Amino acid sequence: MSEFEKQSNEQKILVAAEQEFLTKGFDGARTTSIAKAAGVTHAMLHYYFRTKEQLFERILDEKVSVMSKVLFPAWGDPNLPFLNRLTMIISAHFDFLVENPLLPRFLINEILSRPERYELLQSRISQYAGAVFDNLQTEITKSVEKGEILPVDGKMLFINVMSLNVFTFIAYPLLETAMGDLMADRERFLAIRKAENIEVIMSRILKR
Amino acid sequence: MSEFEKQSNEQKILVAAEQEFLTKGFDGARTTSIAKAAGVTHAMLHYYFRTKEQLFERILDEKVSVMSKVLFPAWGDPNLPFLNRLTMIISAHFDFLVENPLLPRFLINEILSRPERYELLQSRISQYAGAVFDNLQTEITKSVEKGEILPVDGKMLFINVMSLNVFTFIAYPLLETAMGDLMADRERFLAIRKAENIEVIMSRILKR
DNA sequence: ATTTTGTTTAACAGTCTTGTTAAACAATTC
DNA sequence: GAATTGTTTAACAAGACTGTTAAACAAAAT
Repeated sequence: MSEFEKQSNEQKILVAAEQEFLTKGFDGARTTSIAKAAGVTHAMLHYYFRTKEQLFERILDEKVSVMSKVLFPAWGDPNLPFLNRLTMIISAHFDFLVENPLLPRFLINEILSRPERYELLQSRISQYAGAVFDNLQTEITKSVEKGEILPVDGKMLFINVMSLNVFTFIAYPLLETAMGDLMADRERFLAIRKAENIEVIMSRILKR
Repeated sequence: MSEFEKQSNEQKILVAAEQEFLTKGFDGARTTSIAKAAGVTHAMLHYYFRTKEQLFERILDEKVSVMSKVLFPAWGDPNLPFLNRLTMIISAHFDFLVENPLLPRFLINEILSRPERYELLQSRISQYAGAVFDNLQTEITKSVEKGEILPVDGKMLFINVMSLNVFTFIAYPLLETAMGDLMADRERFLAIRKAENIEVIMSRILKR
């Protein structure tokens, strides 16, 4: 048994599991369905991952990790002007969501539905979160002092950005249903949304 | 058997089902669990509602209906100035979510997870949606002509409002985890959020 | 009082789903 | 090449869950 094929089976299961869990959630996912999609018997799936729960946690953990790894570094170069940095992180966050459109709904659902999973998130973000918020507030204060922007609470600004960026993807199919014409061209719609989100945030903080 | 108690059983099942479906979703919900919470045997549940699917659809339908009924009228008095009307609908929408905090996640999940349910939403909103968007755009145009606001696309503005209001409730427990202190007092946090959302929308459209 | 109608219970059937196991098989090591 | 280790298959066990049914029971109608 070659090393390639050994990995390949595990990999095929992981790929199929990711698809299944992201689209159907833990409760909706079926290990038999995952095994079938991966082209292995369902006994194989249990051989590699023991239980559905363990397989799920592997996926969830990877996804939380991906999110943290991509988003915290996106906070960008501390030497750039605040407004540039802010624009860049909104943009980076939005682009990340374009590449991972199913992720927000998955994380919100699967973490919220089981309070015991809160700590997974807590442990992954609390190390960064405090520092990020502190840094954000410091930057805001400095920028306010320079007379560039209005005083705002960093956490509120953060929630604003998250709301605008994330909602687009969580509700995408609903929006498509409600306003078909506007969204006929996905690429175009997303480009407009991204620009709009940046515009909204800038309007909120720029001096009038 | 009195009319009261007859209704009471059906009612108890509906109340328990609403709780179960809203917190766990269709896949996570268990008819035995609903029956237990309602204090009836699970055969009773099937006697009244035949299948889990039918019971679920009763709840889903009622929730979609509640949302439509509350939100479209909230569009308010056409004689008021546009900015007042807009403020009022953002506020009414937010207040509605305070009373129904589980609803957005439920609707997004359960409708999105089964494309065959799109048409339920479609049929419920399409009759209003077109008219609402037309009216909104007309009002915007008039207000722009009066020199009150900047020109914006009505649908984009609509998405902005939805994003800001809905996200707060979809992600509430996650936000609590990430920024505990700010959210210690729920009432206070929600009041601040509501004001912030109105402020964000106003900043976006008011002339500078 | 008897029949009819509607409600409730308890037991059960059938299916789906997760997880296990024994045995076959392949690869690697000694 | 024999033994050991790891992989795969097929069959099965156990339980959970939905949904059914027959019979008991209660209420209302005749």
